[in-house]
Amino acid sequence: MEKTGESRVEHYNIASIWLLDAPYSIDRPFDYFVPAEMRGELCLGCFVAVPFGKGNRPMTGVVFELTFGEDVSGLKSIRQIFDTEGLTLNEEMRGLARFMKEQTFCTLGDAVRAILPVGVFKGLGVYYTAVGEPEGELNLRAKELYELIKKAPEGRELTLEKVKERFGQDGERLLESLTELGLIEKRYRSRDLAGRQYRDEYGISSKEHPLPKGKKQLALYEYLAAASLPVPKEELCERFGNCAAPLKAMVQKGQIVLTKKEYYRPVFDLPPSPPDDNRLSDEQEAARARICELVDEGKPRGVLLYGVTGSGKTRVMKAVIDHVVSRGRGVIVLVPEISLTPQTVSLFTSFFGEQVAILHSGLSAGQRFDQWMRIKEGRAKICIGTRSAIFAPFEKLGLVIIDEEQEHTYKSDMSPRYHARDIARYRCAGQNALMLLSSATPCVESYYKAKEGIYTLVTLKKRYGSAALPRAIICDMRGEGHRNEPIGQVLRDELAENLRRGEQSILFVNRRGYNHFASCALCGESVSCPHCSVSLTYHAYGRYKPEENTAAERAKHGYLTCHYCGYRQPVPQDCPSCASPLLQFMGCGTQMVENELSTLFENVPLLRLDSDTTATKDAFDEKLGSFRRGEASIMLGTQMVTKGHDFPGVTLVGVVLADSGLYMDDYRAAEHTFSLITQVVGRAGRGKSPGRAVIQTFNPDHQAIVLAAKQDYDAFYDNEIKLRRALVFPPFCDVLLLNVWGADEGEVKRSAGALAQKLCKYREGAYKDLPMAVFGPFEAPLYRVKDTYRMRFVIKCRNSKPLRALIHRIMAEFSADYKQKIQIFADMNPSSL
DNA sequence: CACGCACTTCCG
DNA sequence: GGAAGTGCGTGC
Repeated sequence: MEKTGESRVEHYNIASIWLLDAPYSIDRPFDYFVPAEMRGELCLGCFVAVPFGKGNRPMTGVVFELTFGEDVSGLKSIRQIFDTEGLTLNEEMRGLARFMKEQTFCTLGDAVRAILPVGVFKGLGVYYTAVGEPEGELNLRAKELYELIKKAPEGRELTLEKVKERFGQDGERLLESLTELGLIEKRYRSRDLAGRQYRDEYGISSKEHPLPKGKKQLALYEYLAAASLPVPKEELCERFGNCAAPLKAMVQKGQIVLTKKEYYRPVFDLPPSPPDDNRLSDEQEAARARICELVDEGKPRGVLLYGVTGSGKTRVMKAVIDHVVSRGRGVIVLVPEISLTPQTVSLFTSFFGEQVAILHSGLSAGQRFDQWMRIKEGRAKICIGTRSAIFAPFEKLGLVIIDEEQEHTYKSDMSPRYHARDIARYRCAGQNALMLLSSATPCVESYYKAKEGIYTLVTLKKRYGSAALPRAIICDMRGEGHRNEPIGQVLRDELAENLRRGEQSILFVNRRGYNHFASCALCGESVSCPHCSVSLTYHAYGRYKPEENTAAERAKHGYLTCHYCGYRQPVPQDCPSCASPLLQFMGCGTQMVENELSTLFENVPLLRLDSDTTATKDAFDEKLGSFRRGEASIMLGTQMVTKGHDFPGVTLVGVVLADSGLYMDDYRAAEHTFSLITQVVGRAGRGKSPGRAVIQTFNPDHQAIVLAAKQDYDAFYDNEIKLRRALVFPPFCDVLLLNVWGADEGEVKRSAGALAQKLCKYREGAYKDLPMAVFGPFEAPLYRVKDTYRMRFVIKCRNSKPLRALIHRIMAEFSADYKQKIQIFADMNPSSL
């Protein structure tokens, strides 16, 4: 239990407590009386069970303030303090939770759950235990429940949730009557906490002792005597077979000593990469020196490290990390996705070894807890991970690096809807740390801030070594005639050329499946999902190349599926809308490209990377490894192939269709397309041979595509920022999405209408002077998903305190009015519209 | 005039 | 989110 100075309050009897499961409408602190016997143990940031509401339902809360009050009448008492093995919210975390609630319109409980590692709260709750024997007869249901509670083994007692699950509505009533009869009792505690694990280790006793006599004992004893450090039990068992008995005997006689060593569930799965040459070029050294200088100033700062692909940003980062760690401060390194952590980790472990910790959502609750504790206790100095690693509990944080800072994965699209960059800013401000954003294609907002002097801009202009930028060819697909042939003449020739030379190629396809959709040639309708407002995607069972593009042919070899809800159905023979037999299959995905390639180049080894072929992380690593070893000539796949991976053998990169992102109704469509293509093109020619890139498009004159081909970020930025200024989009305003959703379509529409009126009312009244433009309510771009309907408002505004106050108020009132029938959420500057 | 049901209120 | 409180309509 944390007992630091800050959490000790000398004289108190009242605790101000936030409930973890409060709905938005009552998400505020409540005061509770602290019973005298708890006052030594209770501390700020610890978790408690409290009675709440008219029925005194037990709820979990977290202590935010301890005060003294003369009059405590009318206050309920805290029931119990949860033992969370020292996992409490320290002052920084409490501030951060408040900040997140204020900024992202989440409940405080949502924020707390994001800040602490998963699994901690899994077990916080109420359970029941049998304390008496029934004297009279119980009714059938009550008896059944009582027996269940009595039978439950220790540590797996019945929880309220489980009782409700089994006994439905009257579960609670039954519990109550059993409690009144004195047969059962309610208890509070944290069960199943993903806590510490320990491992047995043995060593020779330092006290004087006789030598063991038995043969096996002696062998073990000698082995232990030869080792300089205590030896784990597992190692002894591996060497000597089952040796529990002799070990126990020797411990009893005082010949050897058993110690419990804290054990971290292992995470590292790639070996450290071979140490490479850490020398920096003049340009890199200048960047390193500049950034280290800012670190040493010890003020909160933002730096944008902007460098073309292949300019060696990682080397600069490594040098800066070294500098920060040598000053005894912690470093967080964020990467855009889990699949990129192993290689980043192996890169850093070769340099920083045991000081590296990992945090991402792919870890088990136990692993996550261990890594978290290593950081908290100061054993790890560097934490690498995805978005959620921004909460790594360093007491002294010195540096946060956000690699590929423009990636949308840094913005959470579930509550709490935070952006890692904003959390980084908050933490850096509080700890006088440096935030280092790194990218070859920074997001327009960040580059703007750098140009305005809010961030310090550090630029790397040269590609490291002599590697030249790839030569990029834009292919106009409008001339290619056959729409259903995904690979045009130029790309085909270049691929053939690469195969002839024995060099590797990567193809980027932005959709999985075979055909994107099936539509009717007569009525134009496409076959859509019965639960969502999207068209179904055709997936083929195996490799096949259709002779004809007919429904009968397709039905034999595949099925239709929804990429949003997973619904599957066979291919219909006729159009579901007009019954004409003219269904056509359009749009190309990874499966189709794979088939096309295997037809074009027979017996050429291919690797396909998409979420269908690489469901597990192992499959992904395995495929990347195999490609790196040169076991395949062509790798094709979705976004997965575009990120970070450095393949020296790749000299050709193809973008099968560059346009698909361009028509989205989103002010960042061009920016995303530019960034994606630039990254893919940058994959080519990182080794000795020069690279080529082929970009197929129906929009060969689009600025995003032309400039990405030239890898000219600055020109793209200049264009884009002019547009944003003229049309008033970020960074010249903020965009707030206000969404309502629920299962009852009519009710969703009505509530959206009521919300519109409420917005109007407030804007004419209390919030008159707020600059904002409200658009909506509209049906959301995905109006129906998994049988829920969503309406939305898009609000252009300035993200200011009064604006947030308005939104908080609207959300609180809305959630009180509609309860769980209709949900509402607000998203400030969402990653996509 | 009692009871049922929708709607409101408030939770410390 | 949920329990208790309010008020009104209905039924005898």
